[in-house]
Amino acid sequence: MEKIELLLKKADLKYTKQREGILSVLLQNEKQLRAEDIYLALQNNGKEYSLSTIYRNLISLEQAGIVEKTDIPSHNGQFFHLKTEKHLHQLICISCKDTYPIDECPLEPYLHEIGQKQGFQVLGHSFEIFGLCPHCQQKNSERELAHEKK
Amino acid sequence: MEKIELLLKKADLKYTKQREGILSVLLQNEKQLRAEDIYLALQNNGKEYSLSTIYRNLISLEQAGIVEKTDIPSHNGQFFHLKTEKHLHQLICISCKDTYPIDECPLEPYLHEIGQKQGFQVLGHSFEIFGLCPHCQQKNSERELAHEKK
DNA sequence: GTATATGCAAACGCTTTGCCTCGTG
DNA sequence: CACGAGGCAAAGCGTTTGCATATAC
Repeated sequence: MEKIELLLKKADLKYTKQREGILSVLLQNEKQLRAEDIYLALQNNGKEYSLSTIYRNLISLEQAGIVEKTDIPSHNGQFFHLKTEKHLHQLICISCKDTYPIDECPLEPYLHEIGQKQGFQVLGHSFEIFGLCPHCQQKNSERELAHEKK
Repeated sequence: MEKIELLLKKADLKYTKQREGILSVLLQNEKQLRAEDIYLALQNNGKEYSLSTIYRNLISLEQAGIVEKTDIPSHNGQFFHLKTEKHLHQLICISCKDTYPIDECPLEPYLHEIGQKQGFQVLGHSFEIFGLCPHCQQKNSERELAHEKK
């Protein structure tokens, strides 16, 4: 509750119900969200705010260092999450498109090493794993079973 | 010359002057190119093809495994380059779009581990490093010097 | 009271699509 | 000669912007 107030004060941003809503959605969600996901989540709570407001605030919050923006290759568009929790990477189910965060990055030591070796100034990286989540694995094997019975 | 013919035959795609042009631009360029870059390169050679043709062919070529598509964070849009067998991963310069192959994948052991831990059937992964190549680092520091002198 | 946020609609850039014609195999 | 490929223009999508109004401080 007051956490949001603090975040906004820290960022020198006025407290509005729209920002309160956006941040509370981000706080409740470990996943990467698109602007529209946030818009819909708020709508489901009876809060009808303009999409452009969502976008503008995500930009402000990003500039304030509160929110982080990611481009997820293979999905289009921008994804946002609170910067404090760092789910840098994820498992992505190619069937249901759900994402499962990975809380640590196995690459940190490697990035340094390869950068030095090639004289490259490393600024960022992307890393995703594709596959089937437990749920879709089960659905798949059920479907295969059904096929075999024919 | 005939390399292009072979690539298209392998992919079961008809030989057209448009495809010849697109592939020759990609062959001459180690860089990541946007569809429009290819369009302009061809135009500079007096070859005026429709942008939608470029897009459609890049999609076909990607599906045929000849071309690879990448999203470069902090730039919008899609970037394309020829896919070569051994360049699984790469360093990508966000300034000049040049790419530097990484010959080994540091993730293999990790993929197994994380898949097991989360009950996820791992089918693939993507991994790219973004930053500044040696050349662009130099250009940047020169520009900063010039600014300081003002 | 003043600066900042909001909503709306329109513009945006990049990409995709429909439809009809053209050219390769 | 059939079917895939091309061109053009229009639509699509996610995102941004201009402008007038409303709101926090």
